[in-house]
Amino acid sequence: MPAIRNAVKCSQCANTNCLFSLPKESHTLELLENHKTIIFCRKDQYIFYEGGPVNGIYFILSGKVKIFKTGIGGRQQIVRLAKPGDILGHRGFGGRNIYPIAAQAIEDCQICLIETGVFFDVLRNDPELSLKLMLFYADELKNSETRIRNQAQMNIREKIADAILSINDTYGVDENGFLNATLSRQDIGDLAGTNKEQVSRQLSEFNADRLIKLEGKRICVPDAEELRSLLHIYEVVD
Amino acid sequence: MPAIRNAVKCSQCANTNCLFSLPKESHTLELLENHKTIIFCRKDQYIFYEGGPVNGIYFILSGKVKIFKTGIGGRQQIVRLAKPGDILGHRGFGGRNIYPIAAQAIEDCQICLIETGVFFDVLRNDPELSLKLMLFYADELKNSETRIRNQAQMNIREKIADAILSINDTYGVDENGFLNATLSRQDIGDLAGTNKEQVSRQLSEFNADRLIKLEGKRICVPDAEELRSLLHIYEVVD
DNA sequence: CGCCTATTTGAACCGGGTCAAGCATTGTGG
DNA sequence: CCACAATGCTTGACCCGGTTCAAATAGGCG
Repeated sequence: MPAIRNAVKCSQCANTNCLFSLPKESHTLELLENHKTIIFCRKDQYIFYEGGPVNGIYFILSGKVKIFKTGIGGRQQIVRLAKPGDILGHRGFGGRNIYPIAAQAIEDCQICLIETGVFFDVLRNDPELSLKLMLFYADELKNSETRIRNQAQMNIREKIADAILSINDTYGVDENGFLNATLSRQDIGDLAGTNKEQVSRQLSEFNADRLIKLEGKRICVPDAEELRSLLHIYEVVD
Repeated sequence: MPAIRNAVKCSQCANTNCLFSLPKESHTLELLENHKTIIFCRKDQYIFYEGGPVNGIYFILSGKVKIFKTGIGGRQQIVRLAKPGDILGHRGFGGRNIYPIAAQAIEDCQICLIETGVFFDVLRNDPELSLKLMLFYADELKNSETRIRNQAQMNIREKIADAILSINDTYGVDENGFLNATLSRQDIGDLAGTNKEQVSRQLSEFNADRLIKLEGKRICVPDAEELRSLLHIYEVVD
């Protein structure tokens, strides 16, 4: 992977949702800018591997990424979809220094890497940033635990509606209402916790029910809230 | 719930696995001791409710607690089992100040409560503690995401083996090898993501296969690693 | 001892996974 | 520019695992 140092300054970055979207005069920002590396990734390239050593923490500068665990028979479980500004690899810091998941580009990406040592130095010197990160973790944990329940209790129709809504909520839609990401039926299945055949079937049903519109492999969601109403029985507390 | 202030000093607490198990001369410790409240909970009492307001963060001084989300038809999904020293309520800090889950005593408990404001002050003034907490979150997140995959991919036999192992790993066994916690078949089902009938059936099978021994509702796990070998196909990276 | 609740076991039904065939789309090379 | 191969998507049919309903049994507690 070609890598360059300090190509885009954090202070000039457009990703305002990034953890490091900080006041310009911040000391932390200076430290980061001098130590980050930018990596270019082609579609389908891995950013890190499940079981691989932890280098540091990654931030998406541009592009889209899927994060997944591998299970039985190589079956993938997509754990999260990530967009510009999102953090990757923050799960690696626990006990052993090994990523428990893999991250793979679903389109060409630019990724910022901050090495572990630098990152921890930054946190040690900036308590507010630590707290901000902690709140982020709390939120991730909440979402993750909701998904445990959803996997355990939802039926296929609900799981697939939920998956489509995840894509919608993460990447949004283009001017014609089509989801801003091209995921294969297999990918959607890996996200929903089922297989590609069920995804096809349910999408056809949703199409017939006018909940979505299909055009080739592209999916249009005219009214996300109507689709979400399929899930109203899971009173959402989050 | 009867509550008293400062009954057991953190510096004298036996729970060495607690986040606040700190060097005696620590300033943080002093702050905590002056501000914590101890709550007594009877078996089956709630410590906090899903959807209820966040008061602060809780630590188990003694007793056992289940943490769960409620789903369709009041069905519960147990998200974690907690033992003395464990943290409760740390998921509440994200966006809205509402607990996304409930915590209920599964036996009589003593719980330490530290109010939100105090807790954040402590963290702001003790960067190392913040980092320690962050690592804890990373670990929780990792475990949680593993369970998403497990719920999506494991069959019932595996899910129930996994649930029994969770109980074993959290609470251990007594001198005769029986699990140190009395959970109903329903509870085990809520943990595994299935129903009480399947739990009964699978436990009977495990019993016949000599993987466990049943004596009334009590479960003996003579060799946890043998039971765990049922799950070897999920190559464990964590 | 007797009631009440939890557990076990059986049987029937159904959702969803799997296999397989047909169709559409994309890309490649002649 | 078309033919063909390769890949991904759709749909149907079948079968199995797991849920549900129901009845019998065991265990716990007054």
